[in-house]
Amino acid sequence: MLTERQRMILNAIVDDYISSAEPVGSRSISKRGDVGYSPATIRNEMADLEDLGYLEQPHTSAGRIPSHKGYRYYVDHLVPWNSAETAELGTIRAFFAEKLNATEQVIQHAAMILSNMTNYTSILLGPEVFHTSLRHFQLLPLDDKTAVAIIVTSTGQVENRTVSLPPEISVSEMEKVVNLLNSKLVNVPLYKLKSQLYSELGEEMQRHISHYEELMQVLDKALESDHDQRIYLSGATNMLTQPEFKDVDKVKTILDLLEETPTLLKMLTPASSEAGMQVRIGTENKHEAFANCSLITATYSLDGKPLGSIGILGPTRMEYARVMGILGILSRDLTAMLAHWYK
Amino acid sequence: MLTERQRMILNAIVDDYISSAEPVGSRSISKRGDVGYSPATIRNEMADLEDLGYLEQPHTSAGRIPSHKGYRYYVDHLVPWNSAETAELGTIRAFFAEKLNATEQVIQHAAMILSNMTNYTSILLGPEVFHTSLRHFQLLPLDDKTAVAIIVTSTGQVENRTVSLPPEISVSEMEKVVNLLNSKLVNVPLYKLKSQLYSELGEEMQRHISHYEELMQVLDKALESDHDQRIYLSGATNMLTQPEFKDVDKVKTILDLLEETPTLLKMLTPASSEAGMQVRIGTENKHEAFANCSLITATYSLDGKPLGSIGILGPTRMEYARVMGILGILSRDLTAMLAHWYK
DNA sequence: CGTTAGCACTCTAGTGAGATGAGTGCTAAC
DNA sequence: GTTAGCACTCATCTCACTAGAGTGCTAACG
Repeated sequence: MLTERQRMILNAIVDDYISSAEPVGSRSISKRGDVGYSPATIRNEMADLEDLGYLEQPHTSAGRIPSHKGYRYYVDHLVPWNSAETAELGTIRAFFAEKLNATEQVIQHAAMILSNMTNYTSILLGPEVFHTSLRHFQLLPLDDKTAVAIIVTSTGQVENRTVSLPPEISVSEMEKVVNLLNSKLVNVPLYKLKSQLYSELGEEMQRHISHYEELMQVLDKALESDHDQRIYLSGATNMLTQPEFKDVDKVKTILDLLEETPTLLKMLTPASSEAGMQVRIGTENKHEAFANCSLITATYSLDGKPLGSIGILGPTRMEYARVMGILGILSRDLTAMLAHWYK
Repeated sequence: MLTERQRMILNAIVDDYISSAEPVGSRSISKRGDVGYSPATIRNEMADLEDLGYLEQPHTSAGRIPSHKGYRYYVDHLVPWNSAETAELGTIRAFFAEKLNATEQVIQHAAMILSNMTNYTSILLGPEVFHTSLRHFQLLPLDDKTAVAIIVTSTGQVENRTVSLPPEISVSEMEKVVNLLNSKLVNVPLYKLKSQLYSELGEEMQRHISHYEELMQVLDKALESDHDQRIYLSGATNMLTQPEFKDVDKVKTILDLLEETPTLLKMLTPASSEAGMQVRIGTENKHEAFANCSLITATYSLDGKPLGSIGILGPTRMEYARVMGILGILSRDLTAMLAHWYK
C-alpha cells in the first residue's frame, strides 16, 4: 500500500518520464511544484519506491524510470481520466460528422485519424464477420472454368473469392442452387452458414440435383472466409520517432511483426471478446519483441455484442491518459454510429 | 568513351561496393584477381574515372564509391544479365506452379515472394482496372436508404462500394435500370463506362424512368472507381537492414512515403506505360527522399497492352544484376500466366 | 520525528590528444 | 606503359580527463 506522498511522487515521475524519455531525478520533481518537498525527501521516497519495485535505476548515478509494475500502478490508480476529453473531442466529432458511408471506409479512416492524433501506431480490428449474417450470395461465371463467389453481409461488407467450377455442373443447375441458398440462408449468421448448408439444404439438394458431391465442394470453398476479420494498421512508422527505438534492429523486428496479420490478430483478439478498455504493459504482451511496448485496446459493439476492437501500440512510456481518453471517445462514438446505422 | 580497362575497374568497384557498402580502394581491387594490375595502376585509372564523373570520394583518404553516373553506366553497359537466371528460376517457377486462382491473390503473393527473394522493398501495381471491361454490375439494397454496388471485371476482380439511395426511387425501378445496364454495358471497358452510360442509355432511361436525375447521381457514384489501381507493397522494413539507412530519420521519411498510395502511384505509373525494364537511379526519382534509392521496374501485360508493373526499391547500391534478372523472369511469367488465364 | 542541507561518491557523456591505418597522389625506376 | 616507394591526408579508435547530474548518507533543524 502506498502512502499519498508516494503516489504523488510516482505519478510525477511517470508523467515526467513520459514526456521526456529521460530518467528523472529528485531535483526536477521537487522543482515541478506539485510535490512540495525538497529533493532529499523525495530521494528517500524514491529509494523506498525502488525497493517496492515501482521504479528502476538504469545506473547508480542516473534518475529513476518507472518499472512495469510502476506503469501498471499508474494506469490502474493514477491516470487522470478526463484530461483528454475536451481537447480531443473536436477532431473525433468532426470525423464522424463526415459520415462516410461504408463501414470499411470508416474503420480505415479511423485508423489513420488515431495514429495521427496520437503519434503512435493504431491497430483496428474490423467488424467480426462471424457475428454478422448473410444478406446475399451470388455465383458469377467468368468463363467455363471459373466463377466469382460474392458474399454480402448484413453490415454491407462484400467478400469475394474466385472458385473453379468442375465441368460436370451446368450453369442452370448452378443457378438453381444459388437461388435456393438465397431463399434459405439469408439472415443466417456467417459462422453457421456451412453447418446449415448441410443440415437444411443437403437433403433437398441431393434430391433435385446431380453431381451433389462436386457442387458441395464448390460451395464449401466459396463460403470459406479466408480472413474472417480485417486488420487495419496505420502509423507503424511512428515507432521510429520514439527515442527508445532509435536502435534500428529492435524497431525492425517490431515493424516486421506488425506486417504479419496473424500476430496482430493474436494480440488483439483476446481483448475484443470482453468489453471495456484494456492496457497491456511491456511483457504482458506475449511477444518478447514487444517487451518495451504497451498496447491499449477498446472495443466497439453492435447490439451489445463486441464486434471488433481498436488499439494503440506505443512504447511503455506512452501517454496513457491521452490515449485512453481518445480511445474511449472513439469506441463509444463508433458503437453509436454502428447502432444508428444498422438500427 | 571508356577504355576496356576502365570498364573493368568501374565494374569491379561497383560490384565490390554493392556487396560491402564500404568505399573500395585500389588495393582490394588489385587483389580480387579479375583485374590484373597493381594498385598503383588502378589508382591512376580511378583518378581518371573520378575526373570523368563515374566515381566519387567521400574524403581524400577513403576509397571510391560509384556516383549516380557510375551506377547508370554500370546498369546500361556492365550488368551481367543472365547471372541470376538459373539461380532464382526455381523459386519463381515453384510459385507459379501453386496456381493461385485469383489475380489479386497472385499479385499480392508475388509481392511477398519478391521482397523475400531480394531483401529489398517490392511495389507491385495491380492490373489497371481501366484496361479491363465490365462483366457484371449489381446493386444490392441493404436497407431502405443504402445499397451496395458491385462491379465484377473481366479479370475477375470485384469492386464494391456503398451508396445511399434517394427515397424517391423505388426498388423495382432500380432493378429495371440495373438490368438495362447489364444488357447494354457488359464488355465495355471500364474507362468508357460513364460516357457510354450517358450517350447510349441516357435517352432510353429518361423515357422509361422517373427521377432520372437522382438515379444518375447514384449510378455515377457507383461506377466511380476510387482506386483504379491497387498497390501491393511488401518488405518495406527491408529498408532498415541497409547500412546506408541506419539513420532513423532518413528511413522514416522513406517509409512514410511508402505508406502514401498516391506517391507510389506517381512513381510507378510512368514506368507502367511502356514495356520493358526501367532503372531509375537516385535523383532520377522525383522525390528527394529517394535520392539514395534506386527503383527497378518491369511491366506485365495482357494482349500486348501493359497492364501493371512490378518494381523493386532499394538503395542505389543495389544488386542490379540479380534484381533485374528476377524481375525479368517474374514479369514474363506473370504475363504468360495472365494470357493463359484469360485466353 | 519528519524534513532538509550539505557533502562525498558514482557513473555517464563529452572532449581532446595521440596513435592507427587505410588509401591516395606523385615521382622515379623498371 | 607499368609498378614500387614514399610522403601525406584524414577518418576512426583509444585513452585519459573533466564536467555534471544524481545519488546515499549523515547531521542539523524546527
